Amino acid sequence: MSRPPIDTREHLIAERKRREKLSQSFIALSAIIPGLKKMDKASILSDAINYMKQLQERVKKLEEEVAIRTVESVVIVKKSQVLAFDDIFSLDENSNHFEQQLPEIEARVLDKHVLLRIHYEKQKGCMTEILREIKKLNLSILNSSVLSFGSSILEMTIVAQMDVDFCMNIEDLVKSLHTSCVGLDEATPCILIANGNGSCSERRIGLDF
Amino acid sequence: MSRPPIDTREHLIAERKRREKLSQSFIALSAIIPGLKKMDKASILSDAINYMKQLQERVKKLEEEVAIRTVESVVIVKKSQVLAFDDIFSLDENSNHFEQQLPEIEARVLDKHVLLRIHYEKQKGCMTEILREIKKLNLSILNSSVLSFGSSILEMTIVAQMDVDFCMNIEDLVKSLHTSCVGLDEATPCILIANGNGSCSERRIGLDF
DNA sequence: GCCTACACGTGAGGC
DNA sequence: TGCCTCACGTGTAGG
Repeated sequence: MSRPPIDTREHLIAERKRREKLSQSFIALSAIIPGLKKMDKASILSDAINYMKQLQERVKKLEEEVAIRTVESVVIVKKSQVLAFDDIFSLDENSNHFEQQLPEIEARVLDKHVLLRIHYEKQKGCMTEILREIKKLNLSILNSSVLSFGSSILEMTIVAQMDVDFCMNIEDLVKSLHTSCVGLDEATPCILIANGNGSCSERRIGLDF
Repeated sequence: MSRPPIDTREHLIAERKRREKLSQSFIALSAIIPGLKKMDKASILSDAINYMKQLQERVKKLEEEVAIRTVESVVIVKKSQVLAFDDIFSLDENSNHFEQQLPEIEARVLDKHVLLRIHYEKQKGCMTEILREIKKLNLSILNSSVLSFGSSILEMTIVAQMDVDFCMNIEDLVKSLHTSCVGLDEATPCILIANGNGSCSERRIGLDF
């Protein structure tokens, strides 16, 4: 009480600065809160609290989500990497559960065209068989290619046109081709996979997936 | 000026309450900020601002992460069965959400060889870009084919050999190629699928998958 | 002693 | 007008 006047004035100024700083902070805080209506200090604070809690929960959930998906995706990757080893195995030994896995056949349709992709083990007469089957199905081959992959696998790609009397659905098409490739083996299960491009596609999946 | 004394007193009390409320809010806010050292109002506010910004960025990053992984992960089999219907649909109508979904890239590894299959929309310079990218990745092309499917789609198949200094994993390989194809678009997620034949394979999935 | 941060009561302005 | 919010200057307690 009863301070020297000089002291009082400096105090006054200091307090002014402090208040100014606080006000600025309030403004800054309000600026990063979305959907803030009332700008009074009480609202800013309580909204900040609510929003911050929301953010915290969201982060928590997202982190869990990511953790889950990370595991999922790692699992997928791992499995195939594990398979890589398995692979070496089946190559080192005379591949036993190998033929079982192939062929892999994929078919897509676009207007009157069919794109066939056949991933199969090299085998005498297999290609002839496939081509004969395609012809039998009323498909005219427009273009084709066969690439060798590794020592025993062929990747065959065919673009064909459906003739007017072609009336098969994709699934049956794939099945037919499959039996042509497999020959004596029992029909191997296929699943339809998404191409995402408006066409359909069928893919055989190994059981150890 | 010169208010009735009753009014003044009520004002006084109201102001007290208001201050009390604000103080409580400050405390509540400070309570949910982790690692808060100084408890003065200025610090609470500025730390709240910083922390909130951090949270916002974290949420953003996590959301992106989740978005990617969502598409990346799983659900292959189930959804594809649903797609069988969807599929018929897109055959009846002229498939519209079409270009968005491409390219689709698949890579398989067998020993030192890579089988690449790129299903993409015809686009000027795209092929050059892909080949350049492949070369850049230390892959030597052994064999390749490009088939036209429909009016605007190309099916490119490449068998390449990994050079000695090739050290990329499949995922990154696919991603690299993808960005080459997509160009300006953001990277589109891929997933690794099981081939069951000892190789690994990565497949892009459409968003409506 | 100085510095910092706060709460207080009060006057003013907005709806 | 009443009610609410704010900024102000001041007193003061703790470091």
